Amino acid sequence: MEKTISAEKCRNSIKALEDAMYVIGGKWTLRVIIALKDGHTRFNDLQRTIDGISAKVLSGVLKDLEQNGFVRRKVDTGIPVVVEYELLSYADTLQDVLSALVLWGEMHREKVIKGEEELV
Amino acid sequence: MEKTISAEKCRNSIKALEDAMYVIGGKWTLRVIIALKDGHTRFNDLQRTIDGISAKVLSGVLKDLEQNGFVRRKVDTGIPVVVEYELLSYADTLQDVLSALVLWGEMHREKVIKGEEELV
DNA sequence: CGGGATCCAAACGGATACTG
DNA sequence: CAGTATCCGTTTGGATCCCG
Repeated sequence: MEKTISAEKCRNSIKALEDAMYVIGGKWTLRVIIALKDGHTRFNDLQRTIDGISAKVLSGVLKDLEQNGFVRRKVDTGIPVVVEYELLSYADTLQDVLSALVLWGEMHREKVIKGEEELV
Repeated sequence: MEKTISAEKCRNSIKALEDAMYVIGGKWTLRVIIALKDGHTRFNDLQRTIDGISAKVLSGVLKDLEQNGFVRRKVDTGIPVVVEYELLSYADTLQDVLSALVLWGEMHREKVIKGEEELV
């Protein structure tokens, strides 16, 4: 019986993991969030900031982010029209994920560098 | 000057983040690691365990994991030949990333469910 | 059992042009 | 500026067969 419960917990964790990866695991998703966090709110500004992203892809990512509650698309219908992407507070919930990933990435890089040195 | 340093730190964080996502951000990577953690060591066992993965993809993921130091491919050349994938201790370094992702995934799911209820 | 080789359809994504 | 539409090469990945 214990085993069943534990196995179900495991399955739930996997499901949660998949959910998380589905939402934020895209190639550009976190990059866009960080750029928004960094204060870049306009479409072309974002594209200039995020090296290598195309307009089509950026457009898609922003739509996903909007749908997932990370971002609000704010349109100021003046002249000229100004569109801004505003990062919502829900994005803050990613803080732990982000820092864990950054920390691990830094650690992994050091390991890779050391591994390369040993090959010399 | 302060600004330059901070901007560089930010760029480094982004690079670390990209490194991390490059290594573990694949659609199946973490799933395979978890299955290995769960004690599944054989190729076909892994494929049966990880729902939806094809042999080709699993093969590719395992090679990547091996190259990144997560896994060791152990071949017992007896009769019959037995191939086992052994999870190395380096995989433990992912613990924080994993739990952060699981936690966030669970939280996000609850939010999504609540959001749907409001639409009723 | 543990894969590699091949074929093929679908998805991805870049470049360019175009629109309001 | 903020995108969308179209075209089109590249990549991905499933299905299947095959081999040691």
